Amino acid sequence: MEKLTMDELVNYCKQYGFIYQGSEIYGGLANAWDYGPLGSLLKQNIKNAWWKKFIQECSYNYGLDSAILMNPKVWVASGHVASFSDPLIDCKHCKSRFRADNLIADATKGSINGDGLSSDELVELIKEKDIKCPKCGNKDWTGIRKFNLLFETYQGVTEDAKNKVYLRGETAQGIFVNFKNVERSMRAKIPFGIGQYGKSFRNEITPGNFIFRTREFEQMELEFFCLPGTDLEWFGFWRAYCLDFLKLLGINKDNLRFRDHKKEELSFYSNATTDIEYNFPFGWGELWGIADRTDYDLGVHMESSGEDLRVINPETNEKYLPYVIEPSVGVDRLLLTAICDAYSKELVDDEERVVLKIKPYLAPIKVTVLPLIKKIHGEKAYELYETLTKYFSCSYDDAGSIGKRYRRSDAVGTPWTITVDDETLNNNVVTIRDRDTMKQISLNINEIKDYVESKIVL
RNA sequence: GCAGGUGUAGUUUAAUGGUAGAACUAUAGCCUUCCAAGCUAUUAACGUGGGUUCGAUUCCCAUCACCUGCUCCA
Repeated sequence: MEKLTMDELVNYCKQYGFIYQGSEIYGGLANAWDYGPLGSLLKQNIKNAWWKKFIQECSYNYGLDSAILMNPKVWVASGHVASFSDPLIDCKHCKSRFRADNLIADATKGSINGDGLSSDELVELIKEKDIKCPKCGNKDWTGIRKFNLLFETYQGVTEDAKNKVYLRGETAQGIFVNFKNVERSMRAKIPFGIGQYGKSFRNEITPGNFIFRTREFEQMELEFFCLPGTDLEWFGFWRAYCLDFLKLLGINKDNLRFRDHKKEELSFYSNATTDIEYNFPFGWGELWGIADRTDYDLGVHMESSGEDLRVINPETNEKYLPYVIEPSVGVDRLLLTAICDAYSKELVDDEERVVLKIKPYLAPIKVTVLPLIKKIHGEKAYELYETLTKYFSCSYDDAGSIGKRYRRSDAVGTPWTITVDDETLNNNVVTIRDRDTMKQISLNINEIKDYVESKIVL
């Protein structure tokens, strides 16, 4: 099969009810996408899979669901308000845009680090060092514009600065501020983790690539707290755990790779960072970031809030601040990955068959029930459909030829189609067909539930 | 945000300064006993707002959205 293009993917997602453009009837809103009936099911399945593997089945970890709106001091302390904005500068001549701090670092071959300087200082430095545009060689710069990546809103009815709050830029901060709560209430002992999924918001300068980068997105983040010194060990553990999880979801390992950040690329507080990347139609892109953040986050919140966030080491009776390992993945990106990886086309008798070969656990619809002949088997089939919906998501389809209904079911990744025929009316036996192999077997009507349920366990 | 490109039914597309034709899909019915069969009927489009014009889907302007780069990141 030739490589899937983004256009084809977007079209597929729309056609089959996975993803629509946001506010479409009003001409859309930049980079807003809505999940349709099948997309929302798939998304929910992905979140459930994560929760199952990272919280439910992992005795170290606890779940959380923290608020999107937080005390603004949280974001000041975390550094998001100050540095979560990029100082951008444009060349007036060739219209290229650069990050001012990177521009200085490049021009001075790294001898001057622009980090932490104010806009004025950066402009001054660019003038002083006589820095030219790397593209066209001119020195005709605009001023620096900062784009704060945090969305702002106001709590209360008046729009004044006192009531300004931010929509969270990541879910992680909700975990850090609840670290002590969870430790106490769950009697949690280091090492332990706290995970949650939920919406985050960032005013990205350049979103794009469908749902790969959007301004409103959903993350699944785990903050795993451990004894300093054991952090690199745990980092390796979670690095492998995340990859195993992706394989469990059926993602082809040839489309996955690790990208370890080099020393100079690391944040000043990080001991190690790895990205798991996926080979999207538009190229390799980051899917999962796994970072050793040391005690940076708890440290800044301890200092800023004045609350003692340290824990006691039972062996030495000394207080210390745990280190944290953060595996953080975007739900939307994982969904995009799952669809890209499962989407396939094959020829059956010279006819193209679109099949979403997705793991049954993730499949939006588990079973489609079909009457072989609507008039004869329709009633019995609908009855069966209604019974099965009590256990898993099903659909019922009686429109068109049987082959057409198989194809429709294949295209949305439904693993099994169940056909009700005369055998069912007479002997309670149905034909169950497998999406991938197109093979059929006969099954007693009472065995369907167990058959399907045994195969949709993750 | 900047530069370039694109915009006609759900999708793919045709034609045109006098408001649009098709294919696939979809819906309803007939037929049909297991892999997109056939027949009948039906729904459905010029992204939005201005301007020029007697008249604009077509020409002009603006805007919105998408795509490709710059950049960034979960």
